[in-house]
Amino acid sequence: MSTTAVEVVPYDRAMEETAEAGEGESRAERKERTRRAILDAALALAADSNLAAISLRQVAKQVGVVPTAFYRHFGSLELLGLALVDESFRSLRLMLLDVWRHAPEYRDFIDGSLPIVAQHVRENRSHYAFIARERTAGPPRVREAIRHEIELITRELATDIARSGAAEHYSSKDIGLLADLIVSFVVTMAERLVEDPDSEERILADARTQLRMLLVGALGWRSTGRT
Amino acid sequence: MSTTAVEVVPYDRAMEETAEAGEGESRAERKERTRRAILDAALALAADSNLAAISLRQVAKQVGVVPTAFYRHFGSLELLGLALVDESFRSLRLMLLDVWRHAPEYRDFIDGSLPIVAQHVRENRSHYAFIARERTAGPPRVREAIRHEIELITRELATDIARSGAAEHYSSKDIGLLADLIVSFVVTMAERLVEDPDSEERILADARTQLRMLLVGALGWRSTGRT
DNA sequence: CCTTTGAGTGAACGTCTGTTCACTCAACTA
DNA sequence: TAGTTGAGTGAACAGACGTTCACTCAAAGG
Repeated sequence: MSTTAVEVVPYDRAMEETAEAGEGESRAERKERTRRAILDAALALAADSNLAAISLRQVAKQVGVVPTAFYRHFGSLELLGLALVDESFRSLRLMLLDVWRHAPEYRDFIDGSLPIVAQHVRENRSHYAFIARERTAGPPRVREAIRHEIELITRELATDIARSGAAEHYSSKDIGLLADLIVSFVVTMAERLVEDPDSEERILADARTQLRMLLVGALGWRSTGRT
Repeated sequence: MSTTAVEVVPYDRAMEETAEAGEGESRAERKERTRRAILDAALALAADSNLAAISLRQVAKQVGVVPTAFYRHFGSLELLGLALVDESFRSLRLMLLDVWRHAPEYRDFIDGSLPIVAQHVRENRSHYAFIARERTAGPPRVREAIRHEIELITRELATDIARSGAAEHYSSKDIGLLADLIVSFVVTMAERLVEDPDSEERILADARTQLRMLLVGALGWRSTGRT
């Protein structure tokens, strides 16, 4: 049906014609359904290159809608990209709440958290792939939005580390640097899981060892500054 | 002159008309000069988005040459991208030789190496920006080429660590993981230097602290496996 | 019931895309 | 000096691009 290699759940606009179903959708429901279809189509099309390289018309064709209809939902591909960033991180934050709730201690942090992150990447591969690509190659505003979200997460991890008391002898600045080190490492790990999902087991095992190396060192570290 | 915001040293094809100069260029010299101009133009144009989002015609216009002429030098933008990867890493490897020659010991490794890397990023910003973007968002073959180059560097670092004897109690597998950890970290640092060159000083200071945290831990680490 | 609203339509526009082809004409070679 | 080579030309192509505009026609609402 599609001329590209991308496979997407077709947007069934003729739903109300499916014989049996008597009840239709509300206006708002239909709009939301089209919006979702556009987001999914863009996500799928960008997966073969990136957001800046796809066209509004490709997205519209993938959705099964005329190009003009796109503008009823997004002012531009860039704004669509910002919506995808938002959507991706909303899910990610929920997952992190889970991680931080179940792993207050550091030994647990590694063995308990990494598999949860890996599972979330597995279940949201297209979103993580989107973030990994657009983080460095997206339109400037999209890049900035992603950078900001990651920074927020880093800050949350920092306060969590401070609260846990695992790094009592750290200055607050150094706690921030440690949090940044960990987040950067996990970002790299997520990139690898996205790039090669079949090697999840090995990637995860290696990451666990590396995170232990890192934290064993971090816990032995002593800040030289104050506060 | 150009319709885009990109500013590039114009490719002076009318050089032989500059009055005084009597001696011309050889055929091969002219070809090489055009090739260079194409590489530089692509690097500059891709900086505003990415390789997959620019067109052969934009590159040709930027160079000041007819679109067809492009094919005399590269079969496609993807092959041009591979040439840029090659060029970027050739320079990078020379820099690393310098680093490894001057910093055989770990304390020196941090204080001696990071500034050299930072300087190289500063002097080759466009190449590093290209690598940072195309590493995750480029055409598959370009991504693969970059991944391979980074893996080679990781292996070299691993043998260097092993040779230095700084991690005698490590299994060879764990030395590889440590090298990977360090390389990943430096890649992240380079990304940041590229993204925000004005903050070089802060980025470098933070990275130094983080690398110390990491290595202090790594040196206290003890492998549990064999070999 | 009659009016308003707004998601989706379809044609049209000027511009840009990759690629082909036959060509020129200066540098090289024999 | 005569002949070959090959980097760069310029026209032409069929198609895709973003954006505009006036439009339809069900659902929503008074």
